[in-house]
Amino acid sequence: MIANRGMKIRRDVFQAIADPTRRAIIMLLTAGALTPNGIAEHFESSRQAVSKHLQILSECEIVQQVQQGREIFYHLNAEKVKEVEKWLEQFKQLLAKRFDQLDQVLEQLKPNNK
Amino acid sequence: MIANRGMKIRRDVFQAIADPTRRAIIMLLTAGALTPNGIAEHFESSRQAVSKHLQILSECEIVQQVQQGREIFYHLNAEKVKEVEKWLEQFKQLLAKRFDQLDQVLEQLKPNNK
DNA sequence: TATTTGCGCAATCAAATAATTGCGTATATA
DNA sequence: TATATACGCAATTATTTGATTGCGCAAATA
Repeated sequence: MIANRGMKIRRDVFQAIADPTRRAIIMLLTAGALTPNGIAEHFESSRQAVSKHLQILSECEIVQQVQQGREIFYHLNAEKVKEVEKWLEQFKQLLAKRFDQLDQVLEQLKPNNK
Repeated sequence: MIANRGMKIRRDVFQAIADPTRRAIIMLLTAGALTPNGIAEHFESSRQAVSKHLQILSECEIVQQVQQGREIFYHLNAEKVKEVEKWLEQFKQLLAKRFDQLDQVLEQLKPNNK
């Protein structure tokens, strides 16, 4: 493989939920849109720290900003989380396939199949 | 919040699946255990790069090593992925609660409720 | 109008990531 | 026994991440 030192910016749902604070923010926003200060009040994080996370969540398109006067409300885009669901489904399907094969082997090992 | 510069090591499922190569490795291992070289053959990654990912996956307890002569087979620990499933369930539940409330509001807005 | 409040943006920083190269060691093969 | 193979470990490097401080602007309030 051609050398690819360092990382590439990855802005997807998986990156979004990799951080526990971001997961908590996502959970919080299921109850309704909030401002950065409103979110920060719920955690032991500074407003700036929360803002940084919100920026990443925005880039991952999990939240959307809606300006309201001097306040900015962050709304959840629940659709994006479905991508994780999709991956999980794929995973479980592959796993089931493996156990199907295992079942076949076990079937052949049955005493009455000797 | 007390200053917490830099990051903390986070070794959980969410960190494990944050990287696309690691997600691919997890998928690959659903078909059965493989050695680092065996895994690397499936990707355009070097053996060392794969090994680094396997180390992280081991620390996240998503894979388990089984030495077999000079080869080390990496087995999938599918149970750990259930933590993602659990989080998703929680998320969907919270979301449903929100839509329940929305439904109540819509119900009250119905013309016949005037 | 003056002041407070809400928030983004930039600079800065320590720690972590992703990947590389090189080395050492143990197991298998010629 | 000599050699090749499989792999982990350490050092190195570029880049990202998570968080902080400080600044400035626009909107609300006194």
